[in-house]
Amino acid sequence: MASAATPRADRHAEAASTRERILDAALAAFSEHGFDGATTRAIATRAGVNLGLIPYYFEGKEGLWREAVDRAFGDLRRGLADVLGDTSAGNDRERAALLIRGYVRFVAAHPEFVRLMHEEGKRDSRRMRWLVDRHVRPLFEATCNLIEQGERISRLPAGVDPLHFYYILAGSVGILFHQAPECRRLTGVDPRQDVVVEAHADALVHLLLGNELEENAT
Amino acid sequence: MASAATPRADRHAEAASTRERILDAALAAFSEHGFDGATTRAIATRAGVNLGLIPYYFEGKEGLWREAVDRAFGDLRRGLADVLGDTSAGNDRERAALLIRGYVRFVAAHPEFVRLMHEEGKRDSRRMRWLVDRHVRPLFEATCNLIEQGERISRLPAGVDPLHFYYILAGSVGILFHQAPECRRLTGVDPRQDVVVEAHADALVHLLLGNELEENAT
DNA sequence: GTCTATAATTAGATAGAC
DNA sequence: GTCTATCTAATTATAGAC
Repeated sequence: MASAATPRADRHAEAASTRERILDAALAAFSEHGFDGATTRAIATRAGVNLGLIPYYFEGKEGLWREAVDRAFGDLRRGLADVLGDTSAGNDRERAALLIRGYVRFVAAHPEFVRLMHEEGKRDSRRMRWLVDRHVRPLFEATCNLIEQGERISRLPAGVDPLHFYYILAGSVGILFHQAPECRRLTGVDPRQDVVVEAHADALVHLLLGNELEENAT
Repeated sequence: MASAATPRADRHAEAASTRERILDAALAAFSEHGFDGATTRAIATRAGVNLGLIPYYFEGKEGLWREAVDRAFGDLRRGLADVLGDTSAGNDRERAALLIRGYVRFVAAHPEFVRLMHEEGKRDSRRMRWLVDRHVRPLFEATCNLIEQGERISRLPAGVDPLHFYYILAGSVGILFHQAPECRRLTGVDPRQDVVVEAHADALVHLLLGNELEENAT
């Protein structure tokens, strides 16, 4: 935007804000339309900046995509930080329930996260390998640790490969919000409403952890 | 392909097979790359036919997409016909378990089905509305009927909006196979192997229906 | 650092020969 | 019915002015 008339040295601040606005627009566009469906023109327009600034700042479309993904995972870490750091909860089951609820609320507030993941995970590609190696594997391993710790309290029989639990959790939480526009047309209900989000979290906690009374029923 | 030299009237058969080959290639391409990512050139090449035959037979790319989706839902109906028609199973729980297993096996064998659905359901578009109105709503309503019938036997508390169960089922079954390439890189395991498919079905039946001993525990 | 203007590529669609 | 050749539009990337 304004550059020639600025006093001298909040050029840095302006450039940073330009960069951020491009990243915001890119994250929205990539998650909604996929990598191929999102155009750099639409991203530049949405960010209110010139098309040429995208290769200038990000070394092309794919570099922009990588930084947008980094940002999405940063959002996830920030969004789960408080619920992960909270050790005040009573027993194991309550902590697990808190974690599930926290993830449901995060995805409801950030459907773009799960849309990015599902867009890339469905085919083998350079982007998929980068995404798995850089972001998904650490997330998967952390989740597996939690699953093994929680095996006594979850309703999943012990000894089952944690990948099943991981994908059941990812899918059953994510798809409702991934498919929010479909759900709206299908049912008339916007799944991102608070009441729906909480009902989904309730249903999942019930299914995955059982109710309080039957703890360790399996 | 051969056309001038053919005797006279298996032109119909040839044309039908050309049409079918294009549809096969289109279903694979659309599900793997999405509508924007799939190119008509790639589809024509994969089908071994000329590019011009796509607008000729299908009135353009979007018409081709619609017929490919029709075919995918035809596959679903055929794939579930036997398990839906089977009334020989003993009790309600066993029939529900059979249905869940049948759907898991279908998606494992036809990941393109769930990829098409997830590609379009994530944003509002003409294609999404067509898909929901023509195919998803009937499927949703049939599923809701089964859910209400099965409410006594499922582990979901009664009175919860069936949309939660529908999306939990769709997501927890679908994502493992939707993300098969990711899963392979992440875990080294191909989720489409028989043992993995059956383990996933086992885990889901256990979580959604409970084990036999605690039937109606809720 | 941001813009305008444009190059180079690729997309889907079509005209016309056979 | 199927092919070759081509058209128009839209894509990403870049050169160069300011």
